[in-house]
Amino acid sequence: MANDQPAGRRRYAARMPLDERREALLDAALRVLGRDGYGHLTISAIAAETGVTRPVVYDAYGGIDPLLHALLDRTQQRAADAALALIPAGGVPVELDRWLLEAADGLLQAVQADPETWRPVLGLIDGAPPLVRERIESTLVLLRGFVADVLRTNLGPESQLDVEVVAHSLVALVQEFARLLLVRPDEYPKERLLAAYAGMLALRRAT
Amino acid sequence: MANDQPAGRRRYAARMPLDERREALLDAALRVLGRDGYGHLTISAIAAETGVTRPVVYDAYGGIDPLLHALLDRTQQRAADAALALIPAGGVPVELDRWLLEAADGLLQAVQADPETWRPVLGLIDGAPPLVRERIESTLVLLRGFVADVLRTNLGPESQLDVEVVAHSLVALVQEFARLLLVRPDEYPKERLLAAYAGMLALRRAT
DNA sequence: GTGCGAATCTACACGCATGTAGTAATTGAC
DNA sequence: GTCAATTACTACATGCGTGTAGATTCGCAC
Repeated sequence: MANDQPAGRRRYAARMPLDERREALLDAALRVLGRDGYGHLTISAIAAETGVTRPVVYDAYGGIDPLLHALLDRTQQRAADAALALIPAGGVPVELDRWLLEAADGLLQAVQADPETWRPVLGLIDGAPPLVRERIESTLVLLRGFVADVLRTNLGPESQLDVEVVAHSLVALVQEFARLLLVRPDEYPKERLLAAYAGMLALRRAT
Repeated sequence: MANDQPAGRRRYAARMPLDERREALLDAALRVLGRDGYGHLTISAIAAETGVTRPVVYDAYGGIDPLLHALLDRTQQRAADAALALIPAGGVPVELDRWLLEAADGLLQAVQADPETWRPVLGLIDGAPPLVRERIESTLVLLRGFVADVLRTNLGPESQLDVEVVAHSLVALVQEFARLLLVRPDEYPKERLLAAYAGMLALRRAT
């Protein structure tokens, strides 16, 4: 209170070239998102979080939609990069059980390393609008496609397994693990999840 | 247009006792939800969908929050009833593989029979606010608990399986199947999903 | 058929977020 | 130091949803 100029003009925020300002706005938007969900992700809230007035946001992005689009681009890029890094190069054979474990491990590590990027992707942010859902789904489609490829090239041609459904299942499973890891890390640490996962895979041979 | 009284008073909607009106409002809300998502689930939209004016909604429920609460009560009850009907009575032993298949089959049938109830539960409606998320989660907690019980009483005491994580996994898996069934029924009919599921279970013995 | 209570409607005041037009301050170049 | 371009701010108009107070109509009981 003591710092306010009683009825004067607002103090100007530090100036930035447009590109930097855009990045700063996206960072602020991500913070708002994590704190309050999509329902409160408004131009006003982003401007306030950035420490700037609304016209700045309009000048930088033109509206909430282009801004969200840009935020999704950035997030999707980061998440997809991390996920696709775990997929072996096309056609290279791997030992399937071993790869399933390593890929899950790698993804859980990525999630732990950058939770703020992954929480939106895993559907842990309230109020996701259609645009967001579509983005996430498109990334998952890509991911499932790669998983299916790995399965096909490593299953032996006599396998009767429905590769597409199995790919859906594996991705859904790892997503659930990632959610558990982020939401209840004390009860479900990575090691526990991976051990259980290995146990389930091992059933294929035991019993 | 031809039916409008040029500048007259609005035609009164058919009157209803309070209880009926409440049910009608919930039905309308569910339709709005399925069509437009939570982001458009407003008092105005519900009133319009019902064919009455907003004060009627306020008289019946007092606001959007109590109304949503009531809608969730109804939906949760229906979904939980259907799901818990598939759980064998406590302590009764079952043949595990057989039960896993039958329970999945039963749940997918329930989903197909009443998709409008299940779409919100499966997270297929855009813009779900925290209240909704919490409700769904509490139902899932209950369900996972029962699944874990079944696993425990039928796994043989020498099993090293992490029952809680496996319960999480199974529920997540069936949820994914249900989503596929609702979103892309042509590509993923119930029979295909169940066959793939059986195939995955069968891996436990084959290979 | 006539009341009278219940159910519905109209009308107003408000809050909050959106966009935009015009103004003012900052900052780098000269 | 001065100027001009860039960046940020103020101020206004608007749309849409929320609540609520008070008037109006419906329809059952008698």
